[in-house]
Amino acid sequence: MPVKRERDPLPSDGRAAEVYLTAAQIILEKGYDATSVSDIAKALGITKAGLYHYIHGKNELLFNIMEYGLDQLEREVAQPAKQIADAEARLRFMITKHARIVTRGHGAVTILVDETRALTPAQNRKITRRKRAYLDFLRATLDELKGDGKLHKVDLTVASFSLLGMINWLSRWYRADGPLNEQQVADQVVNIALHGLTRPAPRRIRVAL
Amino acid sequence: MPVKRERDPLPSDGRAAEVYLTAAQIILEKGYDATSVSDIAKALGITKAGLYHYIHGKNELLFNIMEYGLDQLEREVAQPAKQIADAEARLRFMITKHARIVTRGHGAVTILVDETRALTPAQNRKITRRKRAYLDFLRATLDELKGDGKLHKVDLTVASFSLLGMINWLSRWYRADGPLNEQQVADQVVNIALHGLTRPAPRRIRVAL
DNA sequence: TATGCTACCTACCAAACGGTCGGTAACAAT
DNA sequence: ATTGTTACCGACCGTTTGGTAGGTAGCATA
Repeated sequence: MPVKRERDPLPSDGRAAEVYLTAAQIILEKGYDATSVSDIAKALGITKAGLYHYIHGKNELLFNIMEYGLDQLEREVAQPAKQIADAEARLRFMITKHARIVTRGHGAVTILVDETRALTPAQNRKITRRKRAYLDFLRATLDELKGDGKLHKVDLTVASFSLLGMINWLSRWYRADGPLNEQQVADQVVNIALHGLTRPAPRRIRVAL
Repeated sequence: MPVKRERDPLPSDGRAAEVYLTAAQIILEKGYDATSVSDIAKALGITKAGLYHYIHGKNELLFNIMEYGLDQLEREVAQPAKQIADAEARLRFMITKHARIVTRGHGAVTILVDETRALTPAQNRKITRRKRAYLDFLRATLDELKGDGKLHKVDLTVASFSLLGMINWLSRWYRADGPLNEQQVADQVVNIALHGLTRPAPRRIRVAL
């Protein structure tokens, strides 16, 4: 008797993994609604009925890809970040790592932010809850910085979402064959996020003699 | 004999305007692919065939809405900005104004950034060209600031897109019934963009006596 | 009264969609 | 030799889709 599982984790190898990876790539390119189940099947060289051997519905396929994206975010960004004691260093790490996942372009994380509307309400709740947890962690780091007096007077909500906006937007424009590599772009984003675009006017130091 | 026109500008009043406005709102909520022509017709209280009296196809409807979004951006942001001589003031104006159009949430500008995949190649080229012109103008302003020595050492491409990312992302999270009004959010974004999140460590001024 | 235009409607169509059914070839274990 | 499982396939189904053909009621102009 099979154990009832919360959800099927995406298999990391074998044919099933190939199915999910291919699906993620096509959905990333064409969008969820514009991608038919047959499109995915065709890309795999099988028929639609054959594909249904691996998936339990188009919706669940999307949901699983999104869960995988969140897994990735937690595994590669949030969890390692929790080991970093210094808040500023932690923030730098998170931005860099998150940005690189986006520019790496394997799809799951981008689909995660782009296609929320296609989920059922129940699926949406789960995904939203996990996304909020990630956001809260980011915000907590900013709050810690604030406590250290290292932050400008900024609203934490606006700050958190602005960070995510910069990072997530990378998927819309960054191309790996452009002039900057992933690390360079990530570094630039860190700089802009932390120090902004303009530099303060040089302080005029007047010393009364 | 009717004059052959480049494109039909969106009418600003009358029933036709109502049609386009309603369509934009629904597409904004549900996404282009998930919105059927009947959905739009239903919202207008007419049948699909009746709606086709006003539009010439689902694609052209989307295209027209996007053109309207670009018109809006040029009319309310780019053109007034060109009257501002000081580059820093111009940048502030552009960010503020653009952000407020997004938070105002009437749809066209957001659809513009969200649904590019649904266009035909020919439509896509036109829209992309106009978007690039806007981007180039933004970048030119940054370049001017750079010449004045008012900019950190940042890559202009990354900087421009990071700005757009922060601004466009607003549509994903900003709610008018939240704690901050549109102007406050716009100001916050300006601050983060120009000065960043962290403030420089206080300079220790040592004066040799 | 006739003509023409606007603003729709009912009824329909071919295509595409997500999904299912009953099969089958290949291989492994008993 | 039988049984079970995996990995598919061809054919089909009901529904929805974007889009069209042809009509009509109401109003304006001549």
